[in-house]
Amino acid sequence: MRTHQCACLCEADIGQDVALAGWMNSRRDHGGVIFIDLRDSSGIVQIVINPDQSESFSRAEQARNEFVLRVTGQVRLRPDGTENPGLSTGTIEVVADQLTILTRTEHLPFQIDDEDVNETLRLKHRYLDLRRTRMQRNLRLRHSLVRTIRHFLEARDFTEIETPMLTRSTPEGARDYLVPSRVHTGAFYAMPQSPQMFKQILVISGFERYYQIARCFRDEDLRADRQPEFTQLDLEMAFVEEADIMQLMEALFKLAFSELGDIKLPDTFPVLSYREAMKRYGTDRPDLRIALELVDLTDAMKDEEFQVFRRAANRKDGRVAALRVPDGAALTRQKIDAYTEFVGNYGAKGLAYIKVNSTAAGREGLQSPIVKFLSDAAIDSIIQLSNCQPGDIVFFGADAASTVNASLGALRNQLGADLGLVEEGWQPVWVVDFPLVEYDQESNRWQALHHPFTAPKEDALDEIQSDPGSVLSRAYDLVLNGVEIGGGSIRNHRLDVQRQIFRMLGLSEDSIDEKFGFLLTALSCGAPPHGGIAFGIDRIAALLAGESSIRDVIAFPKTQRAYCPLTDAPNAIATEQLNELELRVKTTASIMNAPVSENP
RNA sequence: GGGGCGGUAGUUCAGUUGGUUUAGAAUUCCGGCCUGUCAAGCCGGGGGUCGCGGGUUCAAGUCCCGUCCGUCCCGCCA
Repeated sequence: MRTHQCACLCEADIGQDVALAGWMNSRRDHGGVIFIDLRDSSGIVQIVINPDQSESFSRAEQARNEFVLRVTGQVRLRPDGTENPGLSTGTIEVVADQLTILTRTEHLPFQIDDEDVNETLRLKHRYLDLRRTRMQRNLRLRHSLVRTIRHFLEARDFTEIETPMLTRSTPEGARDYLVPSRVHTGAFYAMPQSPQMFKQILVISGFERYYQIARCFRDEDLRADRQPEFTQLDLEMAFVEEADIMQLMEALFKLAFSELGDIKLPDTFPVLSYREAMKRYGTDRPDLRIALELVDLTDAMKDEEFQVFRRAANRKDGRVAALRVPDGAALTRQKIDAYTEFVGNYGAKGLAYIKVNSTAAGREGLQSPIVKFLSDAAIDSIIQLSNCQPGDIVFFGADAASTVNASLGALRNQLGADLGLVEEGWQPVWVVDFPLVEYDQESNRWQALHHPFTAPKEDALDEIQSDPGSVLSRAYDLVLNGVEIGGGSIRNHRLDVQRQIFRMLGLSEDSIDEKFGFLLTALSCGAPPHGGIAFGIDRIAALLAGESSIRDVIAFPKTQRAYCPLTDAPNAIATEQLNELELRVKTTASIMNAPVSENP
């Protein structure tokens, strides 16, 4: 079929007879001579067809973009002055002596060199979309990432082991994707949200170093960085502590980013406690490229007369905080209003601000609707603690700490983007010392922050029953440029501790044994101390590719309604299939909620 | 479940306070010319359920209501 790939030809091949095959990227028909850019997976080379090859010439006249062609001819140097420096093969061309059309195209739904095509259309005709340079590059980059990871772990004696895709539904965590069992009528498998329990059992089984590039499934609403099925690097190790895993993963990321993006990550990644991250950035996944930080004013505002601040400062779960933006006084009223609306998305009831004209003149130097409500002492505190300078603006949040953190944390990111305060580069950070559990008002019980197998700090065992909220866990998250790319923990290898935690989470003895009995029994048979971590391959690939959505590093992703425009999944199924499973679809659900498979 | 933005030739878009022609442009497509282009160029032609359904109006791509789809975000995601 072919002797060479298009872009593998170079000046050393001049004079050679070659055979090429590929897609017609573009055609320039001068009447007397036709140029064709022929594309294969290696790239593009220019074909020249002269009228003396009359049959091939007339076929070339018919050819259209994305026709599949085979060309034989000779490689030659391009005539002086006709080189194309924009092409890697721009100094040569192939003079065709025969051109055949292997496949014609019907009307193309879109041009593949069109950068801005409706995404649903791209997904519906993904075979065309994936031909584009950008998508070819993204998927090859993703492949290289996985290859690098495998190499790295193989060299360190990890064993890749597959775990079941049909497993059991667990009560904690995300909504499961369910698969009905035919053999066990009325019972369901669940698709794994992660291989968590299996990997612990593998380590208990004596595979001291396990890993897997694992597909995971969560039936929750989608985001730019969340798909219903996604890929994790999942790993687990016996006889380790936090530092062992963190150091190994730092080595892996330093290698991968240097190999794949020529990016040098810091020798040692900084570490932040959860508490400090929330205090300074309002989030447990701070983007350290943005120099802005929250300043806590809760203590300073406890006795303040200004109700909004005083009430928030004195409530048990309250917080008053400030976000100073250097040179932000130039923000217009209109923009401030837009930011007020923005923080409203996160539950903030308003967005107080002070524009700083001078710091020496006390209240006279400040310009703000709230200054008149503030005492001199409060104004001094604000100036001192925020360290504001003339020309700055200081934003305030005063509410439940969770609201203040969410709104000012999001505002910090938004201002960073809007004002160009995001530094170039790559800033990883470990976040550690998470609370083991948090209280869920809705279900009226404690819930694991990571998952219920996470070990508590060793010195906190006594508080698990007495004061669960104060217990810290042995969990760690890795955050890169504000993206949570992975997380893990040291696990409970002691049966009694694990039982105690289940109990604290409100599970009855019966329910513990029914749902987690197999794991507890395994723990009772000689479980080594162990821990692990999991990384979002899609998110890491998107970061490396410079894409803002993981859909652009997934070959066949779903839309925000979890729909696949290519295959029209999910779809209604035949009554016979339902009968075989002894299932019946509620009439209100059947047709009404089936996805509409019409063109966008 | 909630909020923002969007949906007009195959594609990407424009379309003003509701009314100038038959809803435009570029590109794709079709035909013609053209021997050094590389987004080739020049001439001509075809191509529209203005997402869908109601409503207001003498008149709706434009205003109102509903709905569907896409996207970003909140909730949700142990």
